[in-house]
Amino acid sequence: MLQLGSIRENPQWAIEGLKKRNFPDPGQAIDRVLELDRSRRELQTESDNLLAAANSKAREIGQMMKTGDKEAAEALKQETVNLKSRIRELEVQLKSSEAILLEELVKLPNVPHESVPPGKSADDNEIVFEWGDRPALPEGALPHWELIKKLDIIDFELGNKITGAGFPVYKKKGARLQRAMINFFLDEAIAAGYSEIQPPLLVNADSGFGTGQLPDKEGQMYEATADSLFLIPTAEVPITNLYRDVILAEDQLPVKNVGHTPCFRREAGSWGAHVRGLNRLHQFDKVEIVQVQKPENSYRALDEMIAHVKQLLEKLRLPYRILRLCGGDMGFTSAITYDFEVWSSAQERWLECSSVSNFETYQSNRLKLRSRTDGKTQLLHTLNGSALALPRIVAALLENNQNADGSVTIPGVLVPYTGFDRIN
RNA sequence: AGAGAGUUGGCGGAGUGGUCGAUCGCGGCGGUCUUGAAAACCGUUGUACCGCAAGGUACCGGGGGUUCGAAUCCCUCACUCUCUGCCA
Repeated sequence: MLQLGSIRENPQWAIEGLKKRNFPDPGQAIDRVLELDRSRRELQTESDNLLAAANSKAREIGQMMKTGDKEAAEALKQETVNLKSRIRELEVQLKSSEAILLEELVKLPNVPHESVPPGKSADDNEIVFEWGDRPALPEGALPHWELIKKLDIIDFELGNKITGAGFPVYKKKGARLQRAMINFFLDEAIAAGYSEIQPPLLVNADSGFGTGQLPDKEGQMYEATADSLFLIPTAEVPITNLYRDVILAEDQLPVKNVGHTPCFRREAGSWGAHVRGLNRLHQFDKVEIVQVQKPENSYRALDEMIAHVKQLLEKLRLPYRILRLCGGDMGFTSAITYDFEVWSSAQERWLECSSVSNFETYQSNRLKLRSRTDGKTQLLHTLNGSALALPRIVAALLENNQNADGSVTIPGVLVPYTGFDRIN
């Protein structure tokens, strides 16, 4: 969430930021937060003063009891009766005031970075980079959902049977390819200085709040209601929450973690031809990189993460482009997001396969993730990016690399991991 | 899952109703001493909020309660450990 102090110091900054996101009536929202903040502080001042008075009376009574002056003590006790009831009243008011303020604050999305273009939808995103030539496909080339059937490497029917739509079963060379890619991505990240994490796949509500999935977006996650836990929609949630309520020392920074996890997304209401095959699933595998950085270094880290993802796609020889998301298309918690899209040549469309974001202090403010410098604490910046999400890479790879005889060629970098150079 | 014991500051560990944000030890930081280092000695060392400041308030696993006053008593939840059971 946004820092109250920043809003107080520069309300215009917040209003302009929300405008860029097409947030409805930003001026009113900010005014409301500022007003709630002001009244909360008033309540606290009054409450603190009364508590101070009560504390000093209690101390006096303590003294009197010690010296045996029971009468004076009793008299003083009487004096505290009114004070106490007023304190209770204020306590209730203060708590509710804090709760309402938090509720409102949490409704505000992050303020976009100055380089984020304005815009309403995905149509307004900026294409900032493009790499690779779109392959010319052989006669009779197939979309990936036909290929996987023919090659018998991914089975949606079986997934339907044991779970439901969107839960494919990977088989034989399909399973092997998937595992190979995970290992390749992990090894690349480790070589780039990331430290491997295997986090839990279920998280509690506090974690959901910390990274911004909760409140309000619980509908996107599967929930294990009996235990009040959520299946992770991305490794970002557990890996970033590792640092919830943590004050890092200078020498622990920067934090660079990588983790492979399955991701679970309900994706309610998504239907139609564009979600066929591997295009959109309820469960998929992803390798995620996460960084925690000092504010002055976070944009350099963002560039480094982008370079890392670029390099992965280039090693796989997959044509891709990079988009800078516009204010209207960015995620709620992000200050800036670059999406990577891979070219799926049989479908003849771009498929999002990575999203790299800097959240600045938006998450760390919720997480209470800070560092200490010269005795002072400071909120850190959190960043993350997919490196990479598997299914759409698999889809593009199968389509782009299909041969006239119906086989699929495996890119050279993966062969040491797959143990085969062709699926047929 | 059943029975019992716990949860205190970075760590260890006191504290069972009165000035305790918390004795002490270790660790960290600063200093004295030393050519340098170690040892020794002295000092310092949690977080958040309110306040221009002085200062104040809150926090001893979470929440609630009793009391003029709670780390200390009561209720409740969570977690940890030990034993028994079950199990990859």
